[in-house]
Amino acid sequence: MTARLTDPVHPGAVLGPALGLRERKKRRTRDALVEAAHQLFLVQGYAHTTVDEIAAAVDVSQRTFFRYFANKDEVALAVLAEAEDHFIAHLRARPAAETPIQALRNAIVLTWRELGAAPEGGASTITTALELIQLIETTPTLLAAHLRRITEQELVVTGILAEREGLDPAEDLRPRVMAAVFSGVLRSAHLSWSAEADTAGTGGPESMIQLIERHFDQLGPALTGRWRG
Amino acid sequence: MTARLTDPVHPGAVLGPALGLRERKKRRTRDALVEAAHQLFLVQGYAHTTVDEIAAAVDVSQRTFFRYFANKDEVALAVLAEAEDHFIAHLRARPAAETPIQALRNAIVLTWRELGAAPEGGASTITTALELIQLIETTPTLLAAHLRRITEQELVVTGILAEREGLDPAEDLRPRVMAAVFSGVLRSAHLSWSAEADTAGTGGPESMIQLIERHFDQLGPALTGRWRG
DNA sequence: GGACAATATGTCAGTGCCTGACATTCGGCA
DNA sequence: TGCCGAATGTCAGGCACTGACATATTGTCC
Repeated sequence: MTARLTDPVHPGAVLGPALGLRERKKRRTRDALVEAAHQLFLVQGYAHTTVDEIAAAVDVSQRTFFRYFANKDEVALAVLAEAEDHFIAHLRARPAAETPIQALRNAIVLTWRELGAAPEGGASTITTALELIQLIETTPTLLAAHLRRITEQELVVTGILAEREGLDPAEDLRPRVMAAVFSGVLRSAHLSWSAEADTAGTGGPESMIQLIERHFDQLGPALTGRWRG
Repeated sequence: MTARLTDPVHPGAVLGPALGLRERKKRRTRDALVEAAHQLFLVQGYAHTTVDEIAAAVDVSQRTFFRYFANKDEVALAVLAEAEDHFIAHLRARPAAETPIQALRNAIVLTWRELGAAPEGGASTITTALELIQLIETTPTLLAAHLRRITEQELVVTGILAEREGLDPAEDLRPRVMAAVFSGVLRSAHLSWSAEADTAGTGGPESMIQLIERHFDQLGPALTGRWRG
């Protein structure tokens, strides 16, 4: 993350001949750690995988692992962290004509579609992301870490919404509330997907998108008056 | 805001002459651990307080501490856990005539009022609870653990809402969505209160209730169309 | 190509959270 | 009083994580 003056300023992934050997090597070991950790977690479970194992799989010392990731959680959530960055970028790019809730909804759907169509590494990103969500929902420690990340993203989203609408988030509560509601709905969809994928197959990205949209559609009805009759 | 003073007596907590010496002793050490931990956390911070210190303050072994609490988080969140139980009880007691969102709102307000008027131990519960929220919001580890607890409560709330309205939560998404939205709004209020209490004084229970209600009031406006103009 | 500076990595020692196993003490009850 | 079971203490150990210091590798300037 330490950007040097000679580095090209790229926000996202730089597939770079511009990068020096040192930077490329770092990226490779980092990716290898994420990949190895992901595999081990899926096979053995998160709790039964030690950091030493992950480090050994990539042939680095434990100390090096902790120079790349602050803790065991971080390496597990690394893939989702990237997706979150993409979501933020999509949200910022939404036209001002959309209402806040439309912008959020479109941004998240776009993010998932993008994941489904990105054959970056050997394994498609979408598979990794979906497996990861499943892992998170079934691992208390990971779930806790993930939820904390989400609240950090909420602050970012609040800021973006406030800026879009020209509001001061300290005065007007709507951006905060909207961000919180959005997170809640999204995670509810994740939970549904996770439970569903538990019985049937994974279902792919489209089923996730469908689920998200169904949950969004229930937002109005859920808040409006009585439910029965 | 229908103030029902028909408060049900403690659901599980029997303050009892009926309890034997053994049970009373256990409760006392448990309470002492919670109290000692709370004080130490407030003075030294959560991270800089070891379990050994907490155990030593109550004059028990570290091993005994871990027989009362699964981990360091749990002792910190113990006070809030009780409050959550009260909230669930209040929610279950809400009349069927109320809409789901009204029931949730009334239940949480009642819970806070109850906290404000409960002089159980030496220190009032409300002070402890508010200090705790402040501590949680400023301690990443605690925040993560707290958020995980909240998601567990969401499942309970989902069940209660579904039962109230005679719905199957597997088919109708509204209970889930409503529970998620409620959690989001509530935590948003907590965050606001925490930031606010950082600058000014604590403000007491009424300020928290006010904040919660203001956030609820913004729920409709936030979801409805455009915000400006 | 060689020397130097910067940076990445390895090694080591140590702390703190948490757990299982086993011994010891204490409360409940005949 | 004496027994049984529950609570507690003690001990050993694993694992996550960190600071300090030594070593190796890379970029750069000559």
